[in-house]
Amino acid sequence: MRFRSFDSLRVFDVVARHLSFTAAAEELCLSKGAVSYQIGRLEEELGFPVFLRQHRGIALTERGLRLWQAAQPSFRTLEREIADLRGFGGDARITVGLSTYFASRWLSSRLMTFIAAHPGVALRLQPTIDLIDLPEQGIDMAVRWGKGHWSDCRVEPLLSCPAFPTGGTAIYARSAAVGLPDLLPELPLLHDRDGSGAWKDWHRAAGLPYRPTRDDLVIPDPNVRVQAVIDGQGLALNDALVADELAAKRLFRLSNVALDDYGYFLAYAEGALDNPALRAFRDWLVEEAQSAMPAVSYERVAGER
Amino acid sequence: MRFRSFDSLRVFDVVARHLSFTAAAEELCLSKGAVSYQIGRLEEELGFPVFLRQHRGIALTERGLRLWQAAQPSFRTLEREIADLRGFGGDARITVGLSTYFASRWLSSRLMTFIAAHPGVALRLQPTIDLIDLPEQGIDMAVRWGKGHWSDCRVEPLLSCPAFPTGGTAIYARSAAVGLPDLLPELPLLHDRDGSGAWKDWHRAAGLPYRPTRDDLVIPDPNVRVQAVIDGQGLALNDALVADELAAKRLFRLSNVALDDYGYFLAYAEGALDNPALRAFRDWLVEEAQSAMPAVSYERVAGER
DNA sequence: ACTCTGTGTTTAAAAAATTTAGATGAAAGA
DNA sequence: TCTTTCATCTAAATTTTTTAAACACAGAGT
Repeated sequence: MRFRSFDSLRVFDVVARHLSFTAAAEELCLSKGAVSYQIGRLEEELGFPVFLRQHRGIALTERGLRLWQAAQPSFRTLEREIADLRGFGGDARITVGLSTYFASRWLSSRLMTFIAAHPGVALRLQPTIDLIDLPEQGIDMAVRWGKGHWSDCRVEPLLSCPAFPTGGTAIYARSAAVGLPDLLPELPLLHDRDGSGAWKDWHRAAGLPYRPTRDDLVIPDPNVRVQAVIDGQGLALNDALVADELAAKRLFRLSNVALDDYGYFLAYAEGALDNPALRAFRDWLVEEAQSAMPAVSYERVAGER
Repeated sequence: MRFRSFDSLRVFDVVARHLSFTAAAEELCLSKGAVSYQIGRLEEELGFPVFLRQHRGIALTERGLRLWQAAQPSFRTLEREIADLRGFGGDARITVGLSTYFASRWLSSRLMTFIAAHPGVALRLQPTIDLIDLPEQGIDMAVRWGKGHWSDCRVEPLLSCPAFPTGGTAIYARSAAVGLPDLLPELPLLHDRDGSGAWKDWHRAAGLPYRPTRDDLVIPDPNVRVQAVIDGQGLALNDALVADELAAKRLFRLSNVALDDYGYFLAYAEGALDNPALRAFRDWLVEEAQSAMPAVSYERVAGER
């Protein structure tokens, strides 16, 4: 018998992407019962199961994975071509400026969802170090880190990410022994940019005196900064996006005091959301950020009141 | 609105391949009304027509063609992978021996239909000069030219293709002036193989004496033979598959007398059709041959009774 | 001229499929 | 233990798809 259920296969593509019937149902504007039915139909027609039903969610079977690896690019191609033939593509090219740090640690793992759900949108991610000037370079929207106090454009909060001091192994050991307040004055602080008030803010929050003239370093690229901390070059303020390094004990949180008003913000020109593609991307970003707060270790740091 | 009708798109793929609603309906086991409905639905959802309705049949629009160029390989990939995952592929690898002549002039233009309709079958065409010995080389089925009188295996007629003498421009001119019977004895005859009785058969049919000892040539490869005739090296018996050369006036039919019992035959071992993939290919070949007799010029040759 | 044949289309009814809302059950987390 | 979160099931409603037959049209054949 020839295979016929390509509509079911399309549903499968979406479900496999989310690994969730519920999420797929939402994307497809269907009830989850309908999605379940379609997958059942597909499995019946294929003659083998594509998902393992685990009591919490689902997983692809081996054949399910192979099927998806074939289906995914096919549907992508088709949807792209159809969007093109339908005559979209005009204002459907958007460029988003962000740091490679944010892109690789937060965005990239989620991005597939957007791309697959918006086949007509050509998305360009522009890695940028200095995200403050944006109208140049044709950037439609930028993801900036900070407190959200910029006035050159519209700003809206994306992801609240409290920032806290982090250090490498050696500094962590000394901090545990001596206590951070006593250690702080003699260590170099790594700053995100010239004139950044982040460390000053943190000292105020921690009730410690801040002496601006010291042996500090400005390292604008967050990835480089994290590496510098790991290498023991000094202390830097980091956020939940370094969860991997924290878990791997390459990086250590040095204080429970965090700057709660720091995080990632969207910045774009006033009328930019009139572009439906950009609006779709922004809506998607906001939703992803709300539903998927990164798990950050809130383990108490010992030796603090 | 996202595109949803992938089942319709599959129907479109089949219709575009056949360029016929009726033929597609047959392949899909649907009524032609249903096919018409699906295409209508597809066009409505796409927002543009994919076919031009010509009063005799249909043609792809420009966008329809682009859509098909995207859809064709996608569906091919998917169907192939699904056939594989379902666990076919065991006896679904078949090898067919044939001449490059037959392959390029008759088979290749039709082959897409078979391949697309049988995604689980891996078909290998083995070009062969000498099609008489077949069990070697793992050939499952061969297409042979001749009168069908072979006894080493099962033979069944595929395509009746009367053979008639053909010549190049120079010989045609002399034949038109002098008459073929008077010209024949002094021209080299090109044979398909040693001991072939074809030219002898033809002389008998034309009521002319056949003298076997003459300045003849054996050129087994039909493509080479045709070229040799065009180059004026002699006369050869050819069939409807040279219609292009006849139409282009590079080759000329020299007599109305034709060998009606010559043609193409299928040869295969006794139980070979137990292989369902081979049976499917044979059934398809026979059907193609019946429905699509090549148009051959039956224009009378002047100067014959 | 005329009919015949082969196209795709239309129509109305029938059949099949899909969808939904809500209930169900099972497991994880609080 | 209670609640939440999933997927699945159920039964009914709805929508889509299919069919068969009638059409309309044009080219081919006579």
